Formats: sequence, C-alpha cells, structure tokens
Amino acid sequence: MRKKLTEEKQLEILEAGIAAFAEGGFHAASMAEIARRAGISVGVLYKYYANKEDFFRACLRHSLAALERVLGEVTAREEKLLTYAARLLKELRDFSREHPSHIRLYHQITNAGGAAARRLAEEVEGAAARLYTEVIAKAQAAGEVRRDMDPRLLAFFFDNLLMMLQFSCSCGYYRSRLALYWGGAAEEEQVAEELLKFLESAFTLERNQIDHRPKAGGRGNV
Amino acid sequence: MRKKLTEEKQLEILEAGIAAFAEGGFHAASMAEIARRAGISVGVLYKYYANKEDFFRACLRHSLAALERVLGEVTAREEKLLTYAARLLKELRDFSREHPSHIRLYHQITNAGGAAARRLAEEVEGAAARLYTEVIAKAQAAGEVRRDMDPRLLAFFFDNLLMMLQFSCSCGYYRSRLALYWGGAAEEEQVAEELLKFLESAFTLERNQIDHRPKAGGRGNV
DNA sequence: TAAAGACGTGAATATACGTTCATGAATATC
DNA sequence: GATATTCATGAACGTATATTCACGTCTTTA
Repeated sequence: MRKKLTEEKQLEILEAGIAAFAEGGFHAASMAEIARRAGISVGVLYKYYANKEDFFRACLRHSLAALERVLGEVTAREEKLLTYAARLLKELRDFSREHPSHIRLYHQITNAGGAAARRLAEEVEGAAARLYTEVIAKAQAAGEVRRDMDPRLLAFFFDNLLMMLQFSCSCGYYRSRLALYWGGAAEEEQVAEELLKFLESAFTLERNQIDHRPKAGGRGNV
Repeated sequence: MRKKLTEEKQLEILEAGIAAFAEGGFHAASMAEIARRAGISVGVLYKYYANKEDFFRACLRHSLAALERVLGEVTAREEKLLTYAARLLKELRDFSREHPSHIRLYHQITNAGGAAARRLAEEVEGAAARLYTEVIAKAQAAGEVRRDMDPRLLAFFFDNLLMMLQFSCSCGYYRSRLALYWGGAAEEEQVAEELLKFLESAFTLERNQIDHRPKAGGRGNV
C-alpha cells in the first residue's frame, strides 16, 4: 500500500495552512491553494481533516502550541521582574522572526474565526494572564513594583505592549505603522530595548512614593 | 422620477456596510446581506458603487473620517501631557461606545483588506503619529516628560496602549481577553483611569534623574 | 391625463470554491 | 508475479455569492 504521509509532510501541510490563513483569514484562503502550496492534492486534505474549519482549527492548535511552548520555556525564575521581561521579549522576538505566520494567524483570530477558535486562543491568553499577574504580584510583594495598582491591570498593560510589539514585527499593517513612528529602517532590537525602559518606569513610582500610598489616585502632575 | 436615495439613507447603507465588514472582514460579508440590512436591494449598491471593493473602501473612508474628526477635536491645547491624554482617552471611549463597529472595522483592515485600504488607514495613523510625537516632544522640552527616550517611541508605545484599550472595549476577542485579566464585569472607566496612572509613571523617570541622564541606558533595577 | 425619463427591484447569470468520489498508482502479501 | 489493499489524485458536483439587466414603479412635464 502506498505509504501514509510522513510526519514531516503533515507538518508541512499545517505550515502551508497557517501561512495561507495568516494572510487573509479563514475566508480568503482556499483549500485548493493550500493543497498546491503544500504540494499535495485537495483530496488528501479531506482525508486528514473533515472540512475546512476542522483543518483551520488544527492549524490553530499547532500554532498556539508552539507559542505556548515558548511561553513555558521562559518561566519566571527567581529574578527581577525586568530581567524576566527582557528574557520574555527576546524569546518572543526570536519566535516571531522564525515563525511570523504564527503571529499573523494569532492576529487573525482576534477578529474572525468562530467561537471554537476563540476558545483555543483564550486558553493561551489565559495562561499568559495568570502567569504575568502572578509574577507581577510577587514583584509587588518584593517591593520591586508599585503597589498602588492592581497587578492584574499591570499585567494587562504589560501584555498589551508585548502583543503590539509582536504584531509590529510580524504583521504587515503593524510593521508599516511602526515605520510611521520610527522611520523606515526600524531596528526591532532598539524598540525592544526602549520598551524595557518604558516598562521599567511604568512599573515604578517615584521611589519615595512606593509603599507610602497604597491608594495613590491622581497625584499632582507628571 | 423616483427620488434618489436621501442622504440619510446613503449613510444608513454605509453604516450597514461598516457593521457587516466589521463582523468578519471583507470576505465574510455578502452584498446581499448588506442590502437586506440596509433595507434596499442589491441593485442599488451597484448603482452607487462599482463593486464590493469600491463599496468597502467607501465604508472605510466614512469610518476613518469619523475617527479622524474625533482626533482633530482633541487637539492639544496648552496643558499638561496627561491632561491631554485623559481628554483623548475620554473622547475615544465615547466614540467607541457610540460606534463600536468603526473600531472593529479599523481592526479588520489591520490584517486584511488590500493595499488601498491599508493606505487609507495609514493616513489616519500617520496623522496620529505626528500629533502624538509632537505633543510628547513639547512635553519633554517643558521638562514634564523623561528625555532619555526618543519622543517617537514614546508616542508609539502610547498609541499602542490607546489602541489596545479601544479594541478591548469594542472587539469581541479583546473584550473577553480583558475579562481574562480583570474579571467579568470590566469597568472600562476604571481601566482607563489606571492606564493613566501607568502612563504617568512610564513618561516619567524618578525626579532626580530627569534632565540628568540624557542617555540613561539600563539603570540599576526597578 | 398621458408620455417620457429616472430610479429601484430582484430574479438570472457567471464564477469561485468547498467537498466528494471514481480512478489509478504504489505497496504488501502470498 | 498475481492479487488485494491502501492511499493520493484531480475532475466533477453543488452551493454560495458577486454582478448584471430587463422590468416595474414613481415623478416630472406638457
């Protein structure tokens, strides 16, 4: 009997799907085009996956698993929050350099891709949310980080900035948007470095105000 | 002769298109469905617009114009940066409460919607980029804001946070993502307020370091 | 009031795409 | 080497939808 598709070939198919879906979303990608890209026939797609949506979910799972692996590898050790953030940033940057389509695909599901897809993504987001919140809460306890803000919101803003940096490196629109701000030859390295400086201040109150004003409200001015 | 569509009707059509395109992107929306929503026949759509893409661009233009108007109304007066930011935040929040689809549509074109659509969006983004950068540079000159970072990047991070807040209020995925962090009953007001605190610190270095270290690099730790 | 012109209508058309299935090639078994 | 079995192939089918156009209706004009 003819051999089944090798595992590498199956991964190749998933990658082709991810690339296709990442470009214009679920509807824009066509099964025939995906098959052509992967160097197989449409029939094979339907032998391995029930239909387009099923295949889409498989692509998504594959992509999110990779993302989750990165996140897991950068578990917080005993270290300063900003050291952790710097490590995270570097890993994410490496990841999006190697697999830009994965980031683009993630971005796609943020505005399309049915309830099932959304739930998958929310699993990863949820894990990140818990992780970041915990790390930040610890840093607060250690007196490293301001205590006048809820750690959950600090984590939220932190993740927002991380996400936008990812998108700005991988997604077409956000890339040129960054160029609008920073000029054509955007040095991602430098942007990441500056983001750390930005975060450092954001996580800190002026030193004489840490520990002193657990409910700071609006104090004077900048 | 039968009267042409009133101007209100034409706006209604645009709004129907915006709502439809905002939901699942260009491909997911169907002309027939849009016509039904607007209470007209498909024929009319093709009398007023050459084709689907032309209509899409018209929707986009209409939507972006509204956004640009808001941005224009909140021009920076002589005031502290954070006062400006607070005003901007409030106006944007009002806008996205009234026209959530406009925000969602904007979000859509960040990952689909051809080169022409992208150029339209970049016009608005470019205007915002220039505006924010200038306001921040002024604040730096006035000694309100740290000088160890490029105003363009400060503006970039600032806009990133604003955008994410908008999305978190208007777009389905981002709404539930915020809920992951902040719990179900997300009080947008409070998130916005806390964002201001976050920004306040981010824009500031510890006071004794303002003006003293124009190239601060990584100083100690949080 | 009648004829002409302007305009909206929605069934009909063409096309693109998801999905299926009859076919044939490759491998295993004897 | 013959047969059976497994699997990929890609043309064919059905459906969805962008687009068109012959028609009907309403308004103007004389």
